[in-house]
Amino acid sequence: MSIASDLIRGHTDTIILACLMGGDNYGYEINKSIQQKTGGRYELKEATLYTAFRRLEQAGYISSYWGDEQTGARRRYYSITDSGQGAYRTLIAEWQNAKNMIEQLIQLEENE
Amino acid sequence: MSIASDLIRGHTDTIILACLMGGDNYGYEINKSIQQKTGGRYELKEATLYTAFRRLEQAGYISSYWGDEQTGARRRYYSITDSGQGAYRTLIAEWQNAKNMIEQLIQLEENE
DNA sequence: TACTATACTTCGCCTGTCAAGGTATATTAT
DNA sequence: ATAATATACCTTGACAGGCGAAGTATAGTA
Repeated sequence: MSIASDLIRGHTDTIILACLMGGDNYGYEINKSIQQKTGGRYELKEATLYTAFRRLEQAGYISSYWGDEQTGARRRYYSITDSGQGAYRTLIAEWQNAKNMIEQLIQLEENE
Repeated sequence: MSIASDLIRGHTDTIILACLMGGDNYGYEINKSIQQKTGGRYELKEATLYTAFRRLEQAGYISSYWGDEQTGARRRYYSITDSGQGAYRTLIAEWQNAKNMIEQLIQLEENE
C-alpha cells in the first residue's frame, strides 16, 4: 500500500533538504535513502524529484556540481546552502504547526 | 501567519468529513467552526470549500439538502453518508501513516 | 442609503505530481 | 555476441486541488 501523494505534497522540498543536511548527495542515491528510511513504503517519482531539484536550486536553497566519476553514469551532486539550512528550519517549524492544526481539525472531539 | 496550502492539500476532505461526523451542517458554518477550532489561524477559502463539497457529493461521501429558513440567506446543508463515514476512517488511518512517515523523513537523525 | 454580515456559486489561473518517453554507461545473464 | 538489468539523469504534457476574483441574493445596522 502506498501513500496518497496529496498528503506528501508540500513535504518534498523538506524531505530533500533534510537529506542534504546530512551531507552532499545525488538524486538517485537520495531517493534510495528515502525508500530505505521508509522501508520501501515510499519513494519520490523521478519527475517529482528532479523538478524539486530545479525548484530548490532556483530558490537558492541548494547548489549542484557534477561528480568526477571515472566509471559508470555521471552524477549530479547537490549541496544545501546556508539559505537552504534556514529554509529547512522554517519548514520544520511549519510542519509542527500544520501537524497540530490538522490533528485538531480532523479528529473527533470526545468532549464539548 | 497562515499555513502553506500545500501542507493542507489532501486534508480538506478529511476536515470537512470530520466536521460532518458531528452532525449535519452548512458551508458557511462549517468554515466558521474551522476558524474557531484553530483560533483563527486557519480557514478554508470559499472556492476551496465549495469545490470540496461538489467533489465529496460526487463521490457519494456526503449528501445535501436545502434548509427551510424563513429568513436570511438560504443554506445548503450537508450530511455525511455511511460510505462517507467509512472514507473518513480510512483517511484518518492514512493520516496517521503519512504523519509517521513524514516525521521519519524530515527530521535529522541523531544516531546512525 | 450605504455598509456589513450571511450564504452560496462559478471561472480561470497557478503549482506540484507524475506517467511516459528519452539518453547514456556498466554489469550480468544467456 | 546479445539481451537484460541497474545505475543515473532529463523533459514534456496532462491532471487535480487550491484559490483570487467576481457575482448573486437576503437581512440587519449605521
